[in-house]
Amino acid sequence: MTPLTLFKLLADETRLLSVLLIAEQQELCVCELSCALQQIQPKISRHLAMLRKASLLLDRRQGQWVYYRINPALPDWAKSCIQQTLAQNSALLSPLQQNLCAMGERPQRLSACCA
Amino acid sequence: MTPLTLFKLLADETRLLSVLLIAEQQELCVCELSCALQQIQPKISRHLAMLRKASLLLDRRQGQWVYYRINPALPDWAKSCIQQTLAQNSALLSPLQQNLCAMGERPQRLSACCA
DNA sequence: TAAACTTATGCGATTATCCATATATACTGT
DNA sequence: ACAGTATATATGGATAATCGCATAAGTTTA
Repeated sequence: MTPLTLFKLLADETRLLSVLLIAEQQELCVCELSCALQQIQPKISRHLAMLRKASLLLDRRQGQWVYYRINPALPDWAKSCIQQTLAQNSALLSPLQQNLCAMGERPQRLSACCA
Repeated sequence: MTPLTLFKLLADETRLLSVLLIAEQQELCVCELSCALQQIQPKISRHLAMLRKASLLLDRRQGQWVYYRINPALPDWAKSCIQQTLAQNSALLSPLQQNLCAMGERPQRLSACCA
């Protein structure tokens, strides 16, 4: 993961918001992200695939759902960029969190509700 | 400065290397960057203009030269992204630093030589 | 003011990126 | 096996980003 690679990945609004929301929620599936960001599923899926292929995200299938999470093996500077951006731009995520809360029938594995 | 704006700015190799090298050297002029990155002057100038218009860089004219530096008023998360990336990717800059050292006739204001 | 130097910008062409639609693949329950 | 749901991908077209070149603009020195 080079700096240029990371910044190119974060230079798209869909990918950036997905990464930040996943970083904050630990793990999200495609349909949750689709609802939170109010974007159609193929668009979300394609961007997640880019993030996965670059090893920024890891995925895990559980039943019908595929959950994405931040790759804990990311270099420290990359994790730091994501965390610092998240910590000091929480206002960006609040509408997405509200969409998540308003989503009926979220897959059950989720115990923690949105903040 | 939104996160998306910052990451779009850093998502180009010329801009990224310029920002990192300026962050490390405090201040550099166009011709120094042009030499360090081995890119023609209009290309460097155009990218610096983008960074300046977004308030990521500040410029200062001294004689014929225009010196660019990181805007100290950047939000903390943005400064942190740049600093962390710089601190843990020094190998990216070494060839550029060598080019800088090999550059004859650098404008005089520079006291510190390249590391 | 003329020449040399540094920096900035206008322009057309190329390239990269992103999108929506349609469709394929994978899993679950009946 | 079939229907329903979730996810992934292929395709072609639209948009945006970047480039090199030419040239303009600003500064210094003669």
